[in-house]
Amino acid sequence: MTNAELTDIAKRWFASKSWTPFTFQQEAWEAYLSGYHGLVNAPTGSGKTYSLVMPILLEFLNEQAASGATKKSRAGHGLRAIWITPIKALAREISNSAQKAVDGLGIDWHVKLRTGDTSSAEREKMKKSPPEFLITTPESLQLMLAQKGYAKFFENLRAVVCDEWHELMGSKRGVQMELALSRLKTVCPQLKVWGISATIGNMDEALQALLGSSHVRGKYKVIKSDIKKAIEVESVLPDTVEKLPWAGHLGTNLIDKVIPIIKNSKSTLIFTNTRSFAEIWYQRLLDKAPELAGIMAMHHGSISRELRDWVEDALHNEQLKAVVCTSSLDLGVDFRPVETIIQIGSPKGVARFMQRAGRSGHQPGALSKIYFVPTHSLELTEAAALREAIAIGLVEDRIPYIRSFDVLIQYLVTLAVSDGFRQDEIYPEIKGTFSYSSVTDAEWKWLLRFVTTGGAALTAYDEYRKVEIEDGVYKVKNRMVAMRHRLSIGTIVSDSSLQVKYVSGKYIGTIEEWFIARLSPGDVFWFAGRNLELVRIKEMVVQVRNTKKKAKAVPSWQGGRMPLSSQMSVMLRKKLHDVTRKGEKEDVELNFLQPLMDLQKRRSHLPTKNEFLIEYFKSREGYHVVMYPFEGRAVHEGMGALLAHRLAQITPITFSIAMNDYGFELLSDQEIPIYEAIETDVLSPDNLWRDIQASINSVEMARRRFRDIAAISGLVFKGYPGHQIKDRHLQSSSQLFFDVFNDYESENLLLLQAYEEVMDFQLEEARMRKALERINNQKIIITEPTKPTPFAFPIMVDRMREKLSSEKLEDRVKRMQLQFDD
DNA sequence: GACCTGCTGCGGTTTG
Repeated sequence: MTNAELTDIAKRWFASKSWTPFTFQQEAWEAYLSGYHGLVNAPTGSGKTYSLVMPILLEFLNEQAASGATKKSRAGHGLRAIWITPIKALAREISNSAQKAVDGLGIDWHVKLRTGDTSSAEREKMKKSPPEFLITTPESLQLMLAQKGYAKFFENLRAVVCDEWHELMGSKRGVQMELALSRLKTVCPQLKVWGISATIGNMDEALQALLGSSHVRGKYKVIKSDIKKAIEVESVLPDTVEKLPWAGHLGTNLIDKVIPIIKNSKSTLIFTNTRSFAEIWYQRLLDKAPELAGIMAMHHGSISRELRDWVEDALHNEQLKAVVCTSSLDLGVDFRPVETIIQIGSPKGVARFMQRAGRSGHQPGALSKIYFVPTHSLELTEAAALREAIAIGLVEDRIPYIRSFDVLIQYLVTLAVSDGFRQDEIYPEIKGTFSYSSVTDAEWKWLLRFVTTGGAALTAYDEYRKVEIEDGVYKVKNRMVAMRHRLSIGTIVSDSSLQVKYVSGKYIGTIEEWFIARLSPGDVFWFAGRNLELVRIKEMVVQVRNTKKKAKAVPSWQGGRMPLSSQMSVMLRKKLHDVTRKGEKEDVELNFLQPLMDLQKRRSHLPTKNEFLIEYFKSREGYHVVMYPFEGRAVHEGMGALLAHRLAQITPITFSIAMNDYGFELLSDQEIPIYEAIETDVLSPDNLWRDIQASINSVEMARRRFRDIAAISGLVFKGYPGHQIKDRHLQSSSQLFFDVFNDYESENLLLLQAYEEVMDFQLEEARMRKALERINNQKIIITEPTKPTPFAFPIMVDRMREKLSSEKLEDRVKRMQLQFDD
């Protein structure tokens, strides 16, 4: 059978199901069947699964036909294809699609799932007779590499597909995949590697990371789907601009405008940026619109899986009219689309916003509509920025992790746990990955020494001699070491938290210790949309009961910061430039904000794209310098520290530093020599690395970062399932290692990695450098406003928020706002 | 009573 004939079969099959394959699917089939590796670029809901499931099955049909095989007895073909998904729920869904395709084409294959939920009996069965089609996660794949005789298990493998590759590649889970693939490519030379990815800014890099340097030798193709998605962005506006606060993040003062949107729609998802806000919004919506009780639900990552599943099912069955949620609902799972999407506050990134918008109008070609609810005035410019970014197709890059030695160490021990490895065989495989292509011979030797002896600092301790060398084979012989290692596979290090359960034992979700520590038995808090009374805390379990009493607290969780993406920064600056142009603007938001912008202009200045604004003023609090790079919090954090450091070189002076996504403020009780500083190039990118190191407490930041590195590399053991080691304990033992390395083995690669990660991810050094270069080419405008400006206000409020109790803050904000009328 | 910044994901006690 030729490829054309085969694709014909598939097309007929599609026709009988009354679906039409898209052009991109047919392209993918043909490329796959002609022996290419590649990447399919298609959005969720486009039937992207079939673009690769079909040719994998057809290839098998072709082979059967070529060998003259007739219908054989079931199975026994060995493992033929592995499908990797980042999420278990998605794995279930893929498994259904794959099963349908297998049945539809009448192919004699088993389709099986292998995740952490798979029973050990089932796993044993799979080891003995592998399914032909296996759907699994990166972690489970690594666990399979930790099995004895894995090479035999994988020997018939023809294809590995990495679904949602854009999700994986920007994390250490992606690196795990790169490593697994490097091994599988050797074990099965005829292996084809494919990825499926949503659109990202750096598609080429996505392909390189997936295929490694072997893509230079092999045949590869990028298949782009022809499906266009129309997205309409509508901002929810108050009646007048004065109704919007200048600062804040919650946005509930627009709740009366949000309720009609929910009521007029059959189904609505309301996305908030934090779990805490989801709780608050849910509560406020119920207060304002009690008729939503029973048809509205909430969904976030700290609510138990069981409750979340219920919500997802109810949404699917159209029993719910609205769900308040966090990103827990924007990941890959393709439930039935909803009619309306509402985004509360800035989504911080174009891709995230588009992903959420895409939850509505799911059919190809349908319009997706998303409402943007600003939480403070200036945030409205982000709506305009998002709209244009979508229009011109500007989406974020996903930066692949490189040189993550913690992941590599874990992988080497994994191989040593199963069949052992020869270093001269594995080294070239490692070098062939995107992530580790720059590893040097000396670094490789260090890694081998580390897994066998614990390295220079730990040589004296037997515990860290995990791997032994026997006839040139690196092997783990100690059963305890092997078991603990299998228990620790993975790169997600979660914070330990307390379980919240009813006294009866029913599990509701998790909460952080510091929050519950503020409460006493009898106190009432609001969680998972319920009023819960704290009964007692017993062995890491918070026992609660339902109550009618009013809650006095809403939990919050300490998650990652999400700075404004650089693509958003670019568009935001463009929109602010647009504001400076005369006449009616294209974006309603900008016209709406015009009075506020005029005020900013009167009190200070509105910078054009060629200008950089600095405000210098004195208040009761002291002397303020505020700068507006619009580069996101992370960059401003570093830039603020950098500037404080360089100013202190001119004159002895100390500052308190505050920042948000738009700018940062230095506050001092003495006059700040800002004019002199600008003269002396205080914003120069020269000596950036050196000055940053001198200005921030990089040791402390790296030490904190080291917690995850220590856990992933296996230096610290996270505990047995159900008996997690306490967070504080994990933190302190990893700090111990950090300090030992810092003092006695400064060339330790894990230690160096911690410092690198601080620069790359915490401070976004590369982005800061670019920003400084840009600023150096801009005209610097220093104004001395006599009253706080709309630009400065939110930064100042955020600073006070950290220091003052909320009551005092409110007074303060009122007093400041009084000064605004001029 | 108003005020709240800080997301998501997986894995797991057993072996010749």
